[in-house]
Amino acid sequence: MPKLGMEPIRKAALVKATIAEIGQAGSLDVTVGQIARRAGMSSALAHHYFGGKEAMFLAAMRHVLTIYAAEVRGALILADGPEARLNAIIVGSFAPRNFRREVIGAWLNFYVLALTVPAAGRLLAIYQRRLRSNLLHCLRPMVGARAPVLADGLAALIDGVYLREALKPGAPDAAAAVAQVRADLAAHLALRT
Amino acid sequence: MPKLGMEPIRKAALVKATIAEIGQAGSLDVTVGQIARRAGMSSALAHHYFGGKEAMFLAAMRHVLTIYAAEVRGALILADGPEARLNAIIVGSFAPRNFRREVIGAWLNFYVLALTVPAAGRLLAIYQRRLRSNLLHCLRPMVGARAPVLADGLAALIDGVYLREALKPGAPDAAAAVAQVRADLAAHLALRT
DNA sequence: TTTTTTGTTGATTGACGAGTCAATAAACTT
DNA sequence: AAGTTTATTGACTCGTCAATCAACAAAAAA
Repeated sequence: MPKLGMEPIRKAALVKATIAEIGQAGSLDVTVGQIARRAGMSSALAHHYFGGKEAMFLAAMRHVLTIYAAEVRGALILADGPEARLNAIIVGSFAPRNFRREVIGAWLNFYVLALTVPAAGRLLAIYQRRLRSNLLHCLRPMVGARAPVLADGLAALIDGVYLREALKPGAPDAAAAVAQVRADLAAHLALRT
Repeated sequence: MPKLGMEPIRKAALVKATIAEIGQAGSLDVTVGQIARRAGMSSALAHHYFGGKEAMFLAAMRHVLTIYAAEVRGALILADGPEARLNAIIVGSFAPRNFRREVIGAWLNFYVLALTVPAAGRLLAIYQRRLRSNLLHCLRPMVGARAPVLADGLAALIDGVYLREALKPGAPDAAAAVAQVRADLAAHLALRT
């Protein structure tokens, strides 16, 4: 009973299932069959729509990154002034939509994927550049010449906090993560010059 | 031509080859055959000595962590006073022996392994606890009650810097990494109480 | 010198998984 | 009504790889 216009629905379901499966397994070693089953279809159909496993992984990664970007962008529009914008970036980075067990696990695995698959590397590079640029933009009027180093530091710290959260058992604690980054930022801002 | 006492030699060669292979491939998806070939023996022999692939991975991980710990410990004995000890930990963390392309790549992959293999998780937890405890010990007399948060932040930052280095193309820059962490630390220390 | 221990490998097994294909069916087009 | 496009899957191919085995070699122990 083929209803038409299934393609976007099935693709979305597969992307979601890919993230969930990778996140839950904690590994890229998930079979197309597993993903397809979770998305409620045959593995053949998954191949039909995506052409291959790698394309599915890339789509999933793109999705995670897109959600993240949207989250930050959404927080940014409401923010007025450098301090508020900086805060928005931090809060957005740990927004509940991204900062969930499965997504964090998938995130870490995508980092590893970027080591092997050039397209994945490019995706990640875009995210990193955007984050850095966002931070820099806020920091420049606040700390001047110290902005670049601070931006790099904050970006690394955010990644590090994600990493630690991925390994820690139990539910992720977004509030603690935000507090951690804020504390670091506060120390730098308290410095004169 | 079986010379006796091969076991430790072959095991060491396999561990080294495992790290190199994972680091170079950027993935845990390396075959026992590849590792064994790099170590100059048959895959059957690798199985003979380690019993299985997972055991080889764990031994490799243990080795990386051991080298790291030795590096930090070595730097610590020469250090006198909290500030110097803190500095030793940072410098030791980015010592050339660990902070090399292949090793960093392997490191990241071991983090992912820890998500799947409980024994790997335990190994990593030990490293994390030790790092935190080392940092805390130095920081307590320097910043008092702020020590715990600062220690967590520094630990996360170090991991984050590693992560970024793993993804960045080109040779790792230990000096820049150290400077990055030091800059963060300096900001926190400049704060009164 | 016979036996045991240690070292070593080529060949094989057995499982699993990505990707393809042929076939079926329901919708849309002409 | 005939033809085309879209949806869908079970079955199959083909390759890969971890793990095992049987066999051989040499040193050490008996």
